[in-house]
Amino acid sequence: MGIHERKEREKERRKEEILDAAQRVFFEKGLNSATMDEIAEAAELSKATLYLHFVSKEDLYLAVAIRGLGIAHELFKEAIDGGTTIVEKLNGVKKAYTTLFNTHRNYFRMFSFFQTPQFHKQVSDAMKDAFRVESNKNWEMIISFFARGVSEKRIRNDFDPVEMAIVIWSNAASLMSRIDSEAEVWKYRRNIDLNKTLETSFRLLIEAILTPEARLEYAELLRDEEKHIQFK
Amino acid sequence: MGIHERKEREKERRKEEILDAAQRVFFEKGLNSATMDEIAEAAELSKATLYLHFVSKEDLYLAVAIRGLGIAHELFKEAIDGGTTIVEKLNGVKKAYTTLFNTHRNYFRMFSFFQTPQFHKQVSDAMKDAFRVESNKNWEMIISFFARGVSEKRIRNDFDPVEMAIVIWSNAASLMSRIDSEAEVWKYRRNIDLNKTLETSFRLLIEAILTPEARLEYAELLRDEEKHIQFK
Amino acid sequence: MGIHERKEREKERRKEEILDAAQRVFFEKGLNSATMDEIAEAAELSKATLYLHFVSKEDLYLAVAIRGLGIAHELFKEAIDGGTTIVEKLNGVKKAYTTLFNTHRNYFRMFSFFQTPQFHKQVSDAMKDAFRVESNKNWEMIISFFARGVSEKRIRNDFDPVEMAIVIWSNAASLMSRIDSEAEVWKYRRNIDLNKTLETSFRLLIEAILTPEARLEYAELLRDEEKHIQFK
Amino acid sequence: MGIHERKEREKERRKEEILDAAQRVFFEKGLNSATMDEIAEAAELSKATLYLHFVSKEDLYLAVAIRGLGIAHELFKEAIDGGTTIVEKLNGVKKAYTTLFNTHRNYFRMFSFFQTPQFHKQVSDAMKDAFRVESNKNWEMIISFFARGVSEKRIRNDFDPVEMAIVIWSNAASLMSRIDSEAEVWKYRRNIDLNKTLETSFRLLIEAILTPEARLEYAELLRDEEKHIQFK
DNA sequence: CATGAATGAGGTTTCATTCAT
DNA sequence: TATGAATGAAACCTCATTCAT
Repeated sequence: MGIHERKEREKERRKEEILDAAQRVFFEKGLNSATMDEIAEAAELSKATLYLHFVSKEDLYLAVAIRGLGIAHELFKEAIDGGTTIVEKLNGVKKAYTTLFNTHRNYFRMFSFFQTPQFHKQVSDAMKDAFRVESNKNWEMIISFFARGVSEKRIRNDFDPVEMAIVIWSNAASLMSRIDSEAEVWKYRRNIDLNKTLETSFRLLIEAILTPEARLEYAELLRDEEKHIQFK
Repeated sequence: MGIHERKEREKERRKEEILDAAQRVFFEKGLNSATMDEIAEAAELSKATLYLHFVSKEDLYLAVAIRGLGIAHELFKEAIDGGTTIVEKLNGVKKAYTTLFNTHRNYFRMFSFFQTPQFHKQVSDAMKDAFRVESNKNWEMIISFFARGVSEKRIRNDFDPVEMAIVIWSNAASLMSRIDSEAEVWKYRRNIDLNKTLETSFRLLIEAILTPEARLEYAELLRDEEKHIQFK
Repeated sequence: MGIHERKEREKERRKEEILDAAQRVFFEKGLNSATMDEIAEAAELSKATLYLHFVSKEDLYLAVAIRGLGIAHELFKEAIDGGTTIVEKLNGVKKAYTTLFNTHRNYFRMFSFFQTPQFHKQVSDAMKDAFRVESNKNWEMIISFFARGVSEKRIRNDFDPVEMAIVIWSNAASLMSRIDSEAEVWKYRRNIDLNKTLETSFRLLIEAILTPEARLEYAELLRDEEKHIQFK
Repeated sequence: MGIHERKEREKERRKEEILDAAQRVFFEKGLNSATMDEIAEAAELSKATLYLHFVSKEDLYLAVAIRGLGIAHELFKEAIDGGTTIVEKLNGVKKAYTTLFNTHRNYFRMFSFFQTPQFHKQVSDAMKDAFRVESNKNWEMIISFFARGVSEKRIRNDFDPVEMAIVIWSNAASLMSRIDSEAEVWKYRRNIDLNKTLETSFRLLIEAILTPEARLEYAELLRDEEKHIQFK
């Protein structure tokens, strides 16, 4: 049996190597401009071998994106596990998302690609499902956290927690995407700092979903944070 | 003497015909999968003729997208000109955007495509600029409307009107994009109606930026609207 | 009748204008790289008008080349009419050819193009004939000059004067063509000055076809020429 | 172990097959009119495969031309190795060139194509260099043979052997080129047999560069040749 | 006579994917 | 499993030439 397992492990390692290479290429060139030739070269393998492990270029792309979902998962988990109160945790999740955007920008970009309708036509169902499963894990975690927040009376109970999560999420994603592609234009043309806008909108929305007591907590937390920044 | 003008008109019409065809193809296939051959066939013209009127495939794509911006412009203009009060106008703009999404879904998709980073890597600066210029006209209109709302004390003056516009806008765009690609999943898996979520978030955000008096107005307007719906 | 003639003249002028433009473009780009669009633009006419006057691009090319034949004709005529003795005239012809090569290089290049077999497939018979007729005029002049040289006992009579002309001619043309494209290589790699080689071969061949008396004359003429150069 | 070598051989053979096909097409149509489609079809391969082995159409053309240089090389080598005396060898070289012209006409045409200025404008430097290197091998052989002739006192020492080689060569090339395209015209119009003219000019020039003793040898050799012809 | 517009017939090159070994 | 070689199907674009006016 050990033989079988070793083979399995080796196969897995080979897949990871390919993903490493693909990631480098996709991050640099994007899906369309990247070529299988480049990826094969980066992986120091033949192009045909790539197809032994992945069904298509798009599949490979999605597999890389799934890695990003895993990173997001860790970040969120740390945030939720890390904070002591719901409000702290919530603030942590906000920061986790910002971190994802700032330090894993390439993954962030990949996620948005999943939403373009053209993309879906060229991806195997298996890989699409895999992506959805991973993506769902993240949503699951966020949503159950929101639900907990409601049951602990920190988050308003007159809205569906799922909807609140979606709204906060979508708002952030949308602004981040705009920051990614238009930050300079807005700064230059209208002197708007989109990063500040993002922070503001985060605050507004978070405040909007908290219960009155939690809102006070949140205000205090922000004050503390500001102090920390001043002391630095 | 009218000969020159007639020729001019015909040329314009020919351009429109090409755009119609290109639009059909782009809507179905997206920029990358669409081919000039297909467009030519759809336009019942030779490929060479396409190149006579448009410098490149990207140019053609841009021209189609700009059409969409024009449509958006009209919708917004009607909304702003149509309403009598600021609140009515604001509600009109909201509806205009929803209309854009619902009845010009393909244009809406094009716009979001312009925000994906992949796009930017493959498109000439000229094209990007042209799009930005048109896009800017729409923003200009929205932003100056918000500014007017502030000066008429219907919209809060403790936030930058530009930022308020961006936030409302981005939130809506993001949710719409999610509706476009994931509505069924959310309905099926968590019984969430994203369209309702969109409406809710619109309401929340609009209320958040209105002055107290305007908020009352807005509540009344919504009540009236509901009645109308009931009578239908 | 005057009307007809004026029209004829105007037509001729228009043709010349086109030829001027075509010449500029062909000289710069060569037959293949030149486009009818460029020529039309250079002529400030529409492409279609070009076709009103010339059957094809190749025809146009040939028409320009024929101009070059005319220039050659004049140069040769001047040389033959100019010299007082056969030997002087012969030397003049040699110089005329060198002048053609050095100061009308572009025409010279065109002539060699006429010899490539691919070229002929795309040219109208009319234009080919026109080229041959003009070309023939030049040969005629050279050949009858050689014949006169024979009858005046300055050129050997044990060879066919036509053959002598062809050999001298071909030798020169071939070396010039080599100078045009390989002069630097020969200079750099083997320290050969092809221009000097051309002069030498001219002298050898001219001496070879002259009668003994004429050869003496020729030697003297060369001595005189050298003096002139020294005095400069 | 031989697996690598066999693959190498097969790759080489495939290249040769492509060259065979390309040669057929180029010979018939010339560089410009030939298309990669035709060549692919002639080779019974896909166009893409052509590009797997050759970087561009020009590259392929070059490779064919270089084959011709190889053939020329062999012919010259045989001639030089074959003869016992310098004079015999020289006569052999002359015949070798004539053979090249008569039995490998298409290669001959390619070579002259390389001298047209239009060619040089459209070809990569790499290609030009490769051709020059091969071409140079042939010149090297001829030139060192001439040098040996000088040192053995069969060829005059008052001229540069390189120049003598160039002149004989160019003269022949030029006349051959004329034969190729104008033989009928000269025969028909002036009853000139250019092939005879070629022979004559060869004889004149060869005699001109030989030392007096060698010239006697050469005369004898020609007499012997004539006898042989008579006996046939 | 002149032309703007149209086009057919290619041009070369690219690349994801598939085989045969 | 791994791969070198092959390829089909497009990709975008060009240009000499022809019409309709």
